[in-house]
Amino acid sequence: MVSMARPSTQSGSAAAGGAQGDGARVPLFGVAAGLDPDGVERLGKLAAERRVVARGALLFRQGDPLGALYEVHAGFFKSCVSDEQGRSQVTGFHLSGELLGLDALGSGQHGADAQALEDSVVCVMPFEPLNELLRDFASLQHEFHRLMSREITRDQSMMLVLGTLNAEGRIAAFLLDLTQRLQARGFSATALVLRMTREEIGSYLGLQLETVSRTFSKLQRDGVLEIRRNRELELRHPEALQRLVQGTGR
Amino acid sequence: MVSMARPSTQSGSAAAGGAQGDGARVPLFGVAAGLDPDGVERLGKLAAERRVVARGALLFRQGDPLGALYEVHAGFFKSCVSDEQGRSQVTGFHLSGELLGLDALGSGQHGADAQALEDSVVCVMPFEPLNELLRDFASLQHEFHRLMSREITRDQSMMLVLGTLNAEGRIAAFLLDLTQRLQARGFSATALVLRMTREEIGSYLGLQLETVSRTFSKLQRDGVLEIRRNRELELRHPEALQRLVQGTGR
DNA sequence: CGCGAGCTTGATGCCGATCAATGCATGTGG
DNA sequence: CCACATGCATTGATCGGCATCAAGCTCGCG
Repeated sequence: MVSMARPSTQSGSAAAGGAQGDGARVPLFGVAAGLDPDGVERLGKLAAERRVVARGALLFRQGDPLGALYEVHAGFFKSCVSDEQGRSQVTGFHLSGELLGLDALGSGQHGADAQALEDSVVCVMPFEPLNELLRDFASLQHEFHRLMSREITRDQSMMLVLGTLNAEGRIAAFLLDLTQRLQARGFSATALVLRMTREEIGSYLGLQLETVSRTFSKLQRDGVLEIRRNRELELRHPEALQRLVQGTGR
Repeated sequence: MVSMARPSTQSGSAAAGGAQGDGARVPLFGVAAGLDPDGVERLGKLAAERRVVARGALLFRQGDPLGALYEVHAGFFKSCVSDEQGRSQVTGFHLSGELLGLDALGSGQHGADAQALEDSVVCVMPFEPLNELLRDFASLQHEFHRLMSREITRDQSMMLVLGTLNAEGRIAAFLLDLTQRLQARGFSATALVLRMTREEIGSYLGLQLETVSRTFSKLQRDGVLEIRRNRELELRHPEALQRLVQGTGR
């Protein structure tokens, strides 16, 4: 039997209990594409460990040695890089089902902090056994490469956003990206709850928090957006947002 | 014996002849880390094909199906994504020794145009045989993952540049990045020849070409930089550039 | 219920986009 | 070898969007 119906908010359940015993739910990579029974079992074993991360706590820190990759099992994370004098920037938001830690493969240490923005659970995949598994199963290797590659294209489209769009366009692109990813996980395409502050959004988009706030207000005035209690958004006209992304030449 | 001494300009030789017969020079991934003789041979065979790309010509186009990965063997490339209405942005510059095409692994098609900015030669690595080789040799697999991961961290630090630095800081970061990469390949750390226009630099950095030009002029006035014949740069005070990257809070 | 973090809104100034000329190199044909 | 054409770069003037500074305001939480 498949798990319970999706809750109508995207927070999901933060409880870890039970999931582990469910042999059919292999969390790795979303799909365990065409694996033989032995492979499925090894994959299940590899990804068996869960870790609970409380709101505000760090899953790993910039500079930590790479020990494992993580899949967000429930909850919400941000990644954040900081330089020596304490300035820092949010480099990404990660919702449930997504992978964390890929950036560490190169140097062997994590390039960013990963902080939980709500109480979360991750699935821990120790690095070395994972590597062996990839070598033994071509389909997994493919899937893994696909995931890394997607991370690259995602970052590049973010560079494009930062390089070419004005404030409105950036906010629009941000909202569309977030809702698309939520929709891919079975949530509403038009309603969402922001788990991050205006400041974190601004940091991510290269804007000041005041500009984020003003832009939200303007979109609401224009009837494109509805905001309730600061964090609950409803997209009234996603096409209008799309037009902002397309149409703004900076 | 190691190959000839490096030429003093970073253009290198664009001639393909001869390299192929040289069994000791395995171009893949820079290093062929700890491979047994059989592996070295297969690697050499895989990467045997060369392709010449004339200045201005495209190695591949956005949307082309992924057939191979490429290593820049000599020359200089830019990657460039464009949307439907013809707006486009430069997403990267690639100099000799670097890999091209990693972004295509995810979707199976290239996400950007790759255009030669000078007459160039690439080494072609057909995708499927490469995959098999990665599976058979753990050290190659590691190296490959390291390369993809580095691409991710590179893009993320670019996001940081675009998100937090003003024009001067962006130009400084751009110049330092370029010279570092050139230095890693044996060229001078302080002298370089730009192979791209001000407009392409601007596109890459999210600036207008006029701003790029003004910033170059200012850096020259400040004695940080010397410019000869538009494209030949000399960094007089790299530390000053470093300070611009560190010190500019936007 | 009251405190404080986070959000909104206003006023002001600066950086960089934009528009517009002019200058300088490279290459081409006479 | 010079004259011109053409693309690229520089420099100036102006203007607007967003950062910055500065109050209030709201909501969630203890």
